[in-house]
Amino acid sequence: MKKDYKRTLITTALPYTNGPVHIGHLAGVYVPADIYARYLRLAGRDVVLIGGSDEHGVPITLKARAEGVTPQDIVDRYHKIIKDSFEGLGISFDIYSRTTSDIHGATASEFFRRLYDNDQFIEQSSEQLYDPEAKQFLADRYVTGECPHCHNPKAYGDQCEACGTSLNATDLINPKSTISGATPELRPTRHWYLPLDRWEPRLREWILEGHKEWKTNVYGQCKSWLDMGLQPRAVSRDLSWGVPVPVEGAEGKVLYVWFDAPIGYISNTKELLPDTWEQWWKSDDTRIINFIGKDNIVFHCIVFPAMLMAYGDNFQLPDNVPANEFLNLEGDKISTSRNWAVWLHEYLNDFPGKQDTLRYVLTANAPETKDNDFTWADFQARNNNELAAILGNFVNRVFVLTGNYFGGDVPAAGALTDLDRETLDEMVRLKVSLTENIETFHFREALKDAMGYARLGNKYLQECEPWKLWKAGDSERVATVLNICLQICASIAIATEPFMPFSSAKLAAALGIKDMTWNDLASADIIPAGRHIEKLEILFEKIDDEAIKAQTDRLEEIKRLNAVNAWQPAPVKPTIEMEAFEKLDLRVGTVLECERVKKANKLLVFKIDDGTGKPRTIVSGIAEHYRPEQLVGKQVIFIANLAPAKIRGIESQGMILSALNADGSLIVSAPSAKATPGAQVL
RNA sequence: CGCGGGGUGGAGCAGUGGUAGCUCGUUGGGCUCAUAACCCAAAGGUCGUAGGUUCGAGUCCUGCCCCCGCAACCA
Repeated sequence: MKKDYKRTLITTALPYTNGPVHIGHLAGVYVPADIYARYLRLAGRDVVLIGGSDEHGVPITLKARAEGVTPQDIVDRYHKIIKDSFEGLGISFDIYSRTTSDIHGATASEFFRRLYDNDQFIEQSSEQLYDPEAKQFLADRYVTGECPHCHNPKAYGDQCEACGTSLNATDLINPKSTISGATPELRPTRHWYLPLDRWEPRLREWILEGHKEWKTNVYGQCKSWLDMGLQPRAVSRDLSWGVPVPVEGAEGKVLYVWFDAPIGYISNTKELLPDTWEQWWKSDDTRIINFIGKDNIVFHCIVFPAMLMAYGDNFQLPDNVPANEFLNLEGDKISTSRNWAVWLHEYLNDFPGKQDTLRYVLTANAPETKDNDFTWADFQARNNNELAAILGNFVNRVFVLTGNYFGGDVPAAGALTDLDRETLDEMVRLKVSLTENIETFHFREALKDAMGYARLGNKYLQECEPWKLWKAGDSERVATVLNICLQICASIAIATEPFMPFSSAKLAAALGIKDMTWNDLASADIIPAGRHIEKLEILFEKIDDEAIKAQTDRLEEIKRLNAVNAWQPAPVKPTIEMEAFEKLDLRVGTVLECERVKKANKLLVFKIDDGTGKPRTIVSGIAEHYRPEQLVGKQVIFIANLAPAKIRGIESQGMILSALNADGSLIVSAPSAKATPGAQVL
């Protein structure tokens, strides 16, 4: 583990270009990878951070079809949004490329061809469902039909969600393609499979024996897969969108995306470093780290390593795969299709200049050991109570004091007291802890250590009370205290750089620090006495309630829209005979009085003119949708011969008819023009 | 019984056998240089649940409940 590596190659899961990136992607992969890469650079180590878009696969072709554009149009659109927004957040990719690049096509193609030529694949023919209208083979997920077990008519080709049985698409009764609605037919097709089972002993030894230090979620999942026994996996698909299978007679077949995408790490490195890329992949003194989300564990720990083993040529396996769990948003899981997400490009637009706040919140609450929840209230609290109050405020105090007492010139430190020495020692302890935490991928703890410098500074300042010393005329002591405070500020600039590069840069510039290095962290002489420091703008503005409310309102609106979109008319009840209907007596009535029922939040009590001359009392559960005064004088349709019922002690003599809308709102029924009270509705 | 991860003070999280911690919030006090920020102190937990092992269990074992992920290409 403590092997002396010469260089570190960091990869980040390739985001799929059927939508923009959201906070879940960031918290799980890109922010931690960026923290790690920035730290290594500061520590003077050789490092590259590799990223890129994953642009092939069925979902993109479907989205293109739905919008009437080409798949290339789709990926061009999202690649740009994703690339720009990563840049906006300061994710320091050395390269952010894409799997539609020529160099990737050539690399993936060559990779496949070498495995093919070395007999690393098994070739198998099978019958698969084919959609004759869409002219493509269908993955199981894209077929629906009747479940052979429970006869749920909407079972998917892989599983029936009603009875939980897992299915094959060919088991379904009356199968339909979800793409075109056509009835699929069975057609023979031929594919190449990577026999993972061949690599099982080596994988077992490499992971289970060699990497016990991996995170428990990663190690556990790998162990589970290995213990279950590995199966060959198809590496090709019948599809037109992707890297063509480079074999004679394989027209209309492309590399399966999971085979295609990880090779993107290699091709992107090649694009970045055309001459030296091989030493980043094939040299023993290279260390490879894959940052991914928990859904990608088996691909990166089992499948991709098996591919690299099959390729040979001394390709290095990852040294660690620090997979994170998932981030939820306001209690619900993030979903691209349901638009339940905070999109990075929108965030950058809504909160200009606040990249570091998002980076901070996502790191402080990173789902390192279990799924966590992002809430806007927490976002605001962390910005206002931690970044602004503790970090920003400390730095500001020091700059103001230095300006007030020394005209902005860094004072020289005199003799040190015990407290000074303890404080300087504590800075070193923080550095040790911070370094250890970053190197073991405990970024949440590491961030706490970095913030520890600001906490330490506030405490030190409070205990020294230089404002009192100044009044007492002890300017020499004030000079020492402020010198130490300024050194703490310098350490803050260094310690926070991996986490909050924008603020760190502002602070470093104001302190006149040119080349920050991790080595300088916790030093007592980063800033020389006599240097004039510039005024510092406020590092972290408070975020007010309105900005937060705008975000939560937006989410509520999305929730409402989702409910509307998901709405389907209730199934029609079984047919009844005419005589059954004739038993029902529907009438028009005019609302004479209407008021709320006390101690009930849903009930209104009505007095209705039903033409008899004697008002009829009806209780109706619509108080959440109407205010009583809205209904007085209006006409409604009610059931006149319903058996009376006591509701909250009031006898209700009938029932007012209402329509229930998709969004849960309610509309009371009424005749389209004035009708005679008591008129029958037929 | 498919497999993996998780369920710890009001909120978010650490903690794998030996007096239950951290950040925020809350309450009380202090300070006034500062973005009404900062500092100190206190209150608050039968560690999902029921059993078991042990001198001793949040930590090990067994059953059950709940949440998330994987197999369904969604970090």
